[in-house]
Amino acid sequence: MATTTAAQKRAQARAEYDAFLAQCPSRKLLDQIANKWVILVLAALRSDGSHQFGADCAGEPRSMRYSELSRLLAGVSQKMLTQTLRSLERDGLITRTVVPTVPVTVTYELTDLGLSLHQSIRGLKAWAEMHMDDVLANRATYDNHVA
Amino acid sequence: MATTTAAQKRAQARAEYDAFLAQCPSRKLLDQIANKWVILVLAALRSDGSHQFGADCAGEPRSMRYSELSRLLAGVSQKMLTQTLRSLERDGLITRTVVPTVPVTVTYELTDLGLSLHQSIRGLKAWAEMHMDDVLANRATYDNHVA
DNA sequence: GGTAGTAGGCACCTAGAGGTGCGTAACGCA
DNA sequence: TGCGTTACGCACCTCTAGGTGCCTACTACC
Repeated sequence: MATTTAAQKRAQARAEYDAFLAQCPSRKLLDQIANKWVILVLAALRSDGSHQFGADCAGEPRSMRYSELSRLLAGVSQKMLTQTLRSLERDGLITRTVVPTVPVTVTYELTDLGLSLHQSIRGLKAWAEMHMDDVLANRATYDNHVA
Repeated sequence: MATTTAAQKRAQARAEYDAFLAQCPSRKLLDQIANKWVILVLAALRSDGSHQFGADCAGEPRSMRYSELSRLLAGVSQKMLTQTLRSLERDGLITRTVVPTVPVTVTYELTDLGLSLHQSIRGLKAWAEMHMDDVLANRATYDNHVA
């Protein structure tokens, strides 16, 4: 049939939209920071070593060793830490430095780019700390109303 | 043995850290906006109907119908659109209004809370548009160097 | 000699996000 | 009479992010 059905047109539009999304810079960034550990690593590298995710404001950028990060982000598996660090290094957000001591020592450090990203993310963090209580309250009343 | 091994201590720390993460407001927010369609819906409800994800700056908040959203976000499945809208409604970020016309009409609209969140997110978007080229360049040279 | 640390690589496995497809009930349109 | 629309619900299926466990060499401590 020469007449394109509505369904066909929709499929077409969907394909185009997916392609658009795939090369959208905002989407790419989002995919990256949505990874469970990227933000934690960023925050850790910027922190003073405190365990609090929320306490990353005071310290200045700091270089950290692999094992140090592993202890600080106590929940991370070795695999995921390595993977996350590699990914961040690839994107130029952190630098990796190998020091050939007796047991090799590797330190990671935020680049300026990584630092600026972290600044932007802190905007979101601020929103979360200000409004998340409201959100949770809404969620509770909604659930109550339904149940 | 009464002596807790290092491995046990690590497991303990991991459990605590996971518990901490689970109730961290920033993390909760992140989990929400990491969902593939939430930000798109937010942007759509704020936009003037343009197809460009990046062109959501001009318009003012606007109410939209289910089918309208479905067409605008051409890639979304009906299931995911419904799910996303429910989730946003639950969190008080959008409102759902049912108009009992002949085929029921449902409109969605941003709340002030949703609007403020979108503002914060636009900070990230700005970063992406400014720096994503650098990131991609870094990525390319990194891949080149390795391969 | 047994246990711990340093910085990972490799392979397997699971849980959950997200996609596909089908059905609804009432109506319009050709 | 048969397809299209409106706004979903439900069941099944896939794909992959992330977790777990086991391996490396070399060293240091007890």
